[in-house]
Amino acid sequence: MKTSLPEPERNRLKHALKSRNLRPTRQRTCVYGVILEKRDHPTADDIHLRVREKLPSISLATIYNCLDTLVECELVKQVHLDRAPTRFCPNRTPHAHFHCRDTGQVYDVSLDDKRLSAIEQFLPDGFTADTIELSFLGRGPETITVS
Amino acid sequence: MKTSLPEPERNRLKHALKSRNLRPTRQRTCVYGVILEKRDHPTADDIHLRVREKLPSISLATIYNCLDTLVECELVKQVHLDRAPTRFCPNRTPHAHFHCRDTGQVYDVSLDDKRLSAIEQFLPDGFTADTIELSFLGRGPETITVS
DNA sequence: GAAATAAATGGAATTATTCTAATCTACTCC
DNA sequence: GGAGTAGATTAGAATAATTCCATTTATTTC
Ligand SMILES: [Mn+2]
Ligand SMILES: [Mn+2]
Ligand SMILES: [Zn+2]
Ligand SMILES: [Zn+2]
Repeated sequence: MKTSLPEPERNRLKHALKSRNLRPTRQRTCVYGVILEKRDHPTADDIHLRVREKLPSISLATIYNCLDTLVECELVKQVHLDRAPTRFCPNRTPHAHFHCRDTGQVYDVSLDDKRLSAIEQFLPDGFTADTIELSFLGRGPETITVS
Repeated sequence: MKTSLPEPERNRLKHALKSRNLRPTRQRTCVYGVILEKRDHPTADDIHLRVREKLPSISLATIYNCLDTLVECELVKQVHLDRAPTRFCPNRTPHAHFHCRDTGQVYDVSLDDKRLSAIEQFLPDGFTADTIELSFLGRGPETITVS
């Protein structure tokens, strides 16, 4: 059983935290490791269950604290879909989300610069956005339709 | 003190409900009236406070029930921003939302067919979306920056 | 290596939403 | 036109999601 967080990501975490005077605690490292391990857009509660296998006494409040720190460090993004609990995503490239009605799965949809700037054009004069959230709700290709 | 819901909207509500075998109750009519009256993307709680002035004993659960019915009838849309409570919007034309970091205000950003279909192009083959949510977080024009 | 300071943690509290049992309504049948 | 009944509506109670803040732990300063 090795240190679950690979070296490059461990360094990225360390530097991002250091630049903000924050510490790479066991809790933060483990939460980040779990998010990178299975990129299925888990909720805080999902992450709690997974982290508990390594740190059995960690609380859900600490999971939220760690996640908020990772978001602050721009290592993790929040995904807000419907009235469901917030999900978390380690994909740092600009992207949208597709939520499948049938399976509940959440997919990343990549947004290159051309797409991003097309969206920015939608804003009226005087408005500037630093964050764009785009999400789709529908049906994915894996869905088997029974007649 | 007149009937707060104008005739065309009252009819739209009545027909949308009837086609689903639902009734235009006092609670539903009043919730819809309140949402149309001040289009500031209120939360369920905001709406509760406003409706209580007309129906003092209505519960927050009923507000949620009414809102869910109105969403079902496609008279109202839900808006999901950050980890904040869901907001509700009676603008039935396709549109995105802009959320101002400074004032907290939420603005509608119109999406014509050209913009909508541009966004739909982002989806990989095999994916079909029936709902698209697009939101911006940033600063609006009314913000006064103090040096 | 204490004291002072800053950061991190997690139990308790709050808030947002949903559940479900009780109530109400409109229709059917006498 | 009054039961009876199925379905719809309501709202109090329960649950689930998130945040607060007192305590603990780590780092820095002297
Ligand atoms: Mn939300
Ligand atoms: Mn919530
Ligand atoms: Zn993602
Ligand atoms: Zn709107």
